[in-house]
Amino acid sequence: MSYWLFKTEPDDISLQDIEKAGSKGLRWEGIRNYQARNFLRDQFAVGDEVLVYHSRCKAVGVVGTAQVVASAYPDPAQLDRSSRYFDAKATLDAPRWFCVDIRFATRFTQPLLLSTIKADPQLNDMVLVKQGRLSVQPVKPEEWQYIMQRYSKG
DNA sequence: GCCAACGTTGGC
DNA sequence: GCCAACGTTGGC
Repeated sequence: MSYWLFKTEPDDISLQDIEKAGSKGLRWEGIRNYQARNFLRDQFAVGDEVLVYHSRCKAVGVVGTAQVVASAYPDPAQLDRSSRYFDAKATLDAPRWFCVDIRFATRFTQPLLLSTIKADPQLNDMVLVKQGRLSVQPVKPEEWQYIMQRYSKG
């Protein structure tokens, strides 16, 4: 049982889109970074919990949580020529990229802003702060618990 | 939309 | 296998 953070641009996929997908969940596709891929492929398990973080928008920060409902499988988009996530170097036998399915769990009463995370000594050691460009990243259990307690209810 | 930071590619 | 050029991420 692990904790994670997913970045997403809400103009593309938002927490609301995850919520709309319902209990069957939403495929988290299009991850095209090796470090993120390795986390997905090697460490994700059904039941893991995910902070959903909105990037490149007005209110940058964590807006809610989701839960993993399917562990890693090859991302079908890598073989789909019509997809923006198509990868000519990937094959059915040797897939390069993996995805998981998640479903909506909770929405924070107000977003936990990046500026707040950076200003909070309990959180400013998060991977999010340390390593700028990583769209799938681990969250420490103590960070998760602190965020839920301190920030999820506004 | 700008641009700094950083991951990836490819020539050598 | 180095590293310059290139492309992308993501805060602002």
